[in-house]
Amino acid sequence: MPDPMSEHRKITMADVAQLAGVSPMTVSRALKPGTSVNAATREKIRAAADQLGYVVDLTAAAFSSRRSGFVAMTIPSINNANFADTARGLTEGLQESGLELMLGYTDYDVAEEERLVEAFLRRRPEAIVVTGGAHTERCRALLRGAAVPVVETWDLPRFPIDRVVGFSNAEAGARIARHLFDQGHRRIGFIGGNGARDTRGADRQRGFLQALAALGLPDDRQVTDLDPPITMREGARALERLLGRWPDTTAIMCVSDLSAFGAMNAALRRGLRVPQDLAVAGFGAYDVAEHAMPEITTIDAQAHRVGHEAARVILAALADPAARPETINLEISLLARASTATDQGAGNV
Amino acid sequence: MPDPMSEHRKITMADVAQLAGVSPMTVSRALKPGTSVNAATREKIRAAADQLGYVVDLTAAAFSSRRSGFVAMTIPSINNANFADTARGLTEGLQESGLELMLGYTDYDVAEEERLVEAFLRRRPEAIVVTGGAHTERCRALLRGAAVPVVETWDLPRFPIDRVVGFSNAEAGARIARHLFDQGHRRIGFIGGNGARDTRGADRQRGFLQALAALGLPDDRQVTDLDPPITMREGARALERLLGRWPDTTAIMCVSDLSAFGAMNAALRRGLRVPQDLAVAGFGAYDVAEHAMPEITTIDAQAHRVGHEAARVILAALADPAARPETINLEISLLARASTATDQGAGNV
DNA sequence: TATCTTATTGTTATCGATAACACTGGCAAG
DNA sequence: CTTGCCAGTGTTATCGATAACAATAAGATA
Repeated sequence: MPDPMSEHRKITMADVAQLAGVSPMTVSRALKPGTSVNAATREKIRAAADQLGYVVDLTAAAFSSRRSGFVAMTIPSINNANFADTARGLTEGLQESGLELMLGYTDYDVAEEERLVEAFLRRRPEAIVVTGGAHTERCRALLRGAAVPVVETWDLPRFPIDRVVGFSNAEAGARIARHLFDQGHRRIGFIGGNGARDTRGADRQRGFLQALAALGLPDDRQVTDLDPPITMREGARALERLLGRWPDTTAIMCVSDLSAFGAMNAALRRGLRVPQDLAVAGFGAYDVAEHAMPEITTIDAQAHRVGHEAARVILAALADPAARPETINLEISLLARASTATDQGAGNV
Repeated sequence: MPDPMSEHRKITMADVAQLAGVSPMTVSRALKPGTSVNAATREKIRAAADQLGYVVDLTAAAFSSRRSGFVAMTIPSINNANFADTARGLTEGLQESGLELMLGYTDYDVAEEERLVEAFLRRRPEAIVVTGGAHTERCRALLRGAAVPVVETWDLPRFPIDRVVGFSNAEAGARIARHLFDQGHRRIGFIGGNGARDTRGADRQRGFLQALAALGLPDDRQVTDLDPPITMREGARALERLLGRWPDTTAIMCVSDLSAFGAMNAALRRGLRVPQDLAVAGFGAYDVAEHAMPEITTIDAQAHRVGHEAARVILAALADPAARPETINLEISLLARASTATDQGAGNV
């Protein structure tokens, strides 16, 4: 046994217990909220812990209690306001319970997602949140076998793994298509990404094009071979290609507000007026869409609320593991703005 | 001992060992790269693990080996492209070493940072990365006492805790001030946030105003009582206030590109021309600055490289804990663009 | 051939906290 | 006065993997 007075030995609960004159078990209880310990004893233990600079070793606690105390979440891109909002909502929703959030990003790559999910599972999270409903077969198996609540978000998978908190991306696309139609447009294009990587974007595209077809409009005006994430730059380039091929296009939807912003500014630089010569719509209700000039029409998918609901679903699942898995279908809303307005007021030139 | 064939018992290394006909220790080695195990044995063990659906329990491994295998990082805001880039750079830099990144955000609040750092330390990270050099006293003590490498980033603290990877925010501000001066501006304003919360922004402001004073210009045109994070909306509102108070201002710097974008569009909506009536500069080299119309002059602080260097510094520190702590001072660069150009070409209206 | 390496595998003793259960004394109810 | 309950605390066993060391076999070297 090492010398208890040795300077280079890690401080453990036993040290605190000895100093406070109680058993290690009492220290364990005293440092955890919601346990029955005499107030005076608890204070004495707190003081002893502070004096020694003791910090609980959750590594040992997690091992011993078989509760890791965290929830894992994978998102496609760390640099995306929508997913960031969802992560924030999830963190907030978990706050009360003491669960922490561990975040990882997949770069819109299901293989990377599989790698990440496996790495997470090794750490025994108490629940796991993934983005979307498209995964590798092995990833699905891993999630199924994990024996913890799984929440798929931002989507409504046809065959959910477990819990779902999402909305219909297809409906989002369709909503924009009908809006552009209502504004009088008949030659409408779409800018988006490689559907194999961003299946949610592909769903919006599908919904959009099906709605166009249902309205009797051509649905072939697409530039959708870009690699996610579709940034402003991709949006700008795609617009050039789209107008090069179909110069008489009068309106476009972009897979997200970021690409919509890039496309809109590319159009403006070409000397086109928005919305008079070209109407532009996006998705996601990003800040940039609200502050752009003109303001960009978009769909609000309540990213923050997705996170909040996911937290609620997780806590419910942990409270009653036998409960039937919930599927939460959130409402989306169209934010019609100047970039697709027909009767232009003054102010935007 | 529970029935080894029981369905509801967790699968452990011992189960895999038994199935493969080896000792648990050999299983442990076989599932870890870079260990000496016979190729055939390793394959046999892999197969056994797959058959049982076994996933290593890092919770136990971390406890046993006293190596948690992850690096903790706190950033002020999850929804910020700059910090996201740094996090990405760090992840990439750590990839080879097998270390994972655990991310938390402080919401620009040192008290929250303290809480977060303490929560991280409980999990025994192998290194910890924080943003900036301003912390609560207790937070500094916690970091000092953690006995792991600490990297402060995005700043050059006067009294570093340990390692540093940053740049001079004051120099960034000064660089913009001199640029605006060179473009002929003499009545120059600043839009920023509450310095107590965003000390890096405050440093940029300080450098900016000191440079103005050094150039013999007035340095009182400021709107800096906003609460971080300073979004596009705050930028727009601040511009109204700034122009309300000092209507003859001809140029402004904003604490970040996001607020610069908001301010610029607010100016455009007022009917001002940018840059002819008002020049606008930001900070951070965000996408939106590059794609805005006109493009916004900014400072590139190499956010991604900050993360990369931090990873390098951490790996060096772990390889040789006795080494003298490094301080990496990264170069920043001015990206002069249309929003502050004096002789306007065609194209931007 | 004898000795020395080296690669591979096994054995034993932990790591630090907590679950589960046992125990104590004080107080309320009968 | 006795019983039962409960808050508060202690005791014991254990979670699953790995470090450290030991042992073995196969091949290399003198």
